[in-house]
Amino acid sequence: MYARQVFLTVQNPDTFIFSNLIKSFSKCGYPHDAILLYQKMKTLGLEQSNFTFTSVIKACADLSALKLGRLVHSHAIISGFSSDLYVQSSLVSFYAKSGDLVVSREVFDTMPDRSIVAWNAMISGYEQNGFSKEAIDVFLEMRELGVQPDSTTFVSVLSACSHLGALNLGTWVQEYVIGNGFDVNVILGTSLINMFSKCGNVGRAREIFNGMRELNVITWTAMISGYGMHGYGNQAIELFYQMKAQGPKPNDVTFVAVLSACAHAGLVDEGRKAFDAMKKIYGFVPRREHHVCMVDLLGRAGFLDEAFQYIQSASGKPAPAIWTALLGSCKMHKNFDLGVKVAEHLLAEEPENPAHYVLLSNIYASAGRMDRVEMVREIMIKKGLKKQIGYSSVEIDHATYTFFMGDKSYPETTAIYQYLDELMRKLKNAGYVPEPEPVMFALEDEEGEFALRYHSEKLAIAFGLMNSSDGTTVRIFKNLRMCTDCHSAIKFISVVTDREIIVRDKHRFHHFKQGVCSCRDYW
DNA sequence: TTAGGGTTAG
Repeated sequence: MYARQVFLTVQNPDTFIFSNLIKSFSKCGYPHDAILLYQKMKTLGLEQSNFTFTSVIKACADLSALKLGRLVHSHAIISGFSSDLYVQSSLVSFYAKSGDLVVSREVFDTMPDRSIVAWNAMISGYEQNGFSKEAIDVFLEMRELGVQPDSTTFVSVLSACSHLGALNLGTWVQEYVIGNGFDVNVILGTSLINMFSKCGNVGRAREIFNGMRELNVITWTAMISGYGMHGYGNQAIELFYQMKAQGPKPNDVTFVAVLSACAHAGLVDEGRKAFDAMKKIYGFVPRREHHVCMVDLLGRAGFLDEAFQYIQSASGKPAPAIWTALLGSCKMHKNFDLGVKVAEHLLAEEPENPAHYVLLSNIYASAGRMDRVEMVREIMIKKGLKKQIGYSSVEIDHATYTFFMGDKSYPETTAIYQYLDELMRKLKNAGYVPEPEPVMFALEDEEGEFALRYHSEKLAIAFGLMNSSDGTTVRIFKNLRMCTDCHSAIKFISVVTDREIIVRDKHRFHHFKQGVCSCRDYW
């Protein structure tokens, strides 16, 4: 690095030069060098400035070096810079990036003056640690205090909307951005694309994509990924070809998006082609994500043996995620023998993951081996493992309503259940037959249907239908995957109510319209 | 000279 060489020639470097160099290292992705230089500065007995601290704290943030950062924080206090606006902002960001949100918030709360950067650091801090709701709460607090957001604020807020499926807030952000004459730069534009895709409106995402004056590899990848998660494999591939012809060079993440799009749409040949091109033409070494996609691509399409061979031929020990992908395919194709074999690998690797037991149990049940179902259940009880609790949510106006299975916590409970019972009657008249998913805890038939009827997504849909006008689309967000019965029931619901219903489950979107799902039952 | 932002599998 040029700066380093220049530095070495300088006699008696002072605080200004040190700070500048630390900043350069920190900015250019050499956090270790920045920290070494800071330590050198201390041994030389040079004074630090607020410029020194912001840069070195940023370097600690980049490394998530919590202990070291705490030490630097204490130096800043001793040197009297702990109430400096810039230093405090960098500390808010540092603690959040190192996973200590409590201290991050403490620093934020004690700031007498908060710049927009400090607000943004707090919002993105929550968001990047998975606290999307809290991120939005801080944003709302900021609005209440009359602080003007900038484009960085919106990027984090949009990211939170994507995670929560909060389409209404996301749409408000877009309107605000346009209405207030914000420049939609490439980062903000990409965030909008991502938000609309992940909130179920991929068409709107494409409109933004088309309207952007600058598109980089991340923008293209976000759009391809958007098509993929909606099951629009052909559009994803088409865009990928367009990217190759006139866009930036794809990166390895682009290939994850392409392969996943192919897997979800059953485009096996296209997927194989892309995977070969990735290795041979673009020179990327496949990572775990690519392997998972390939196993998923082959497995979903029914090439289970080939998928198994693929895993065995790959170098090194396969990651649990790769076995999980194959196990999912075994369940989908009801391949009992292979499923058990795969589950053995998986349970040896991750004996405490309840999802694996549930999947294995379902495979046993679909093969009619209820004795084995019982055995798996006993293991789970012995190990104290519990199924992850499923929930579904629906946005009505600007509020989000979340439902659990058999949820009776709402004041409208009686009406919701009456509406749902009536709906189920109509469904049955239209030809719907409940198909109990082989569930973990063997239930009697009637009980089984009872439980199915009140799955969280059905409650959320009922509530959504009751509280929206005819002809509008109902959007549901579910934290787990749908069961086959709900999938079938929602197809019928789209017919008898003449509504479009969009469900985002753990992995992808399902668009139900006139009795058909966009996934073509390939999921 | 300082602090804050976008894409990825199951």
